[in-house]
Amino acid sequence: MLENKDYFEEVYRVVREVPTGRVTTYGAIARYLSLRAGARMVGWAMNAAHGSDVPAHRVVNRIGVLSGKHFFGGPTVMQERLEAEGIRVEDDRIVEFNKLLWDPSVELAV
DNA sequence: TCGCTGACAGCTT
DNA sequence: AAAGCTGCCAGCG
Repeated sequence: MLENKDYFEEVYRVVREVPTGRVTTYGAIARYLSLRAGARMVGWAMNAAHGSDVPAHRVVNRIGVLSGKHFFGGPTVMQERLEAEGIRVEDDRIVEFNKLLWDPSVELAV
């Protein structure tokens, strides 16, 4: 039930709802928000989230890879943050990502 | 002013 | 089953 380009606010809302120690994917958010723009715009919204209270480090691609780690001001900043929350990261990939995955369409149960 | 790329994901061949 | 192409919005070249 989205209005218009304010979708980025919805993205922030969802990302903030992500519990500590959990991670989500761009596709999960895009699907939950019914973003026809696909996951790309979600990532773009994260770009705008740079500096906001949005824990973008908890958002990764569908394979659990820290695709946007390079955008955190450092190549290991994202990993450091994830590890600080108890999330194990190995080779830029989230360990047991499938288990740590927090899907809004599932957790929020619509 | 026109075209390409980009924090991705899903469909088609 | 695996690999490649397209879609979407917006910022840059």
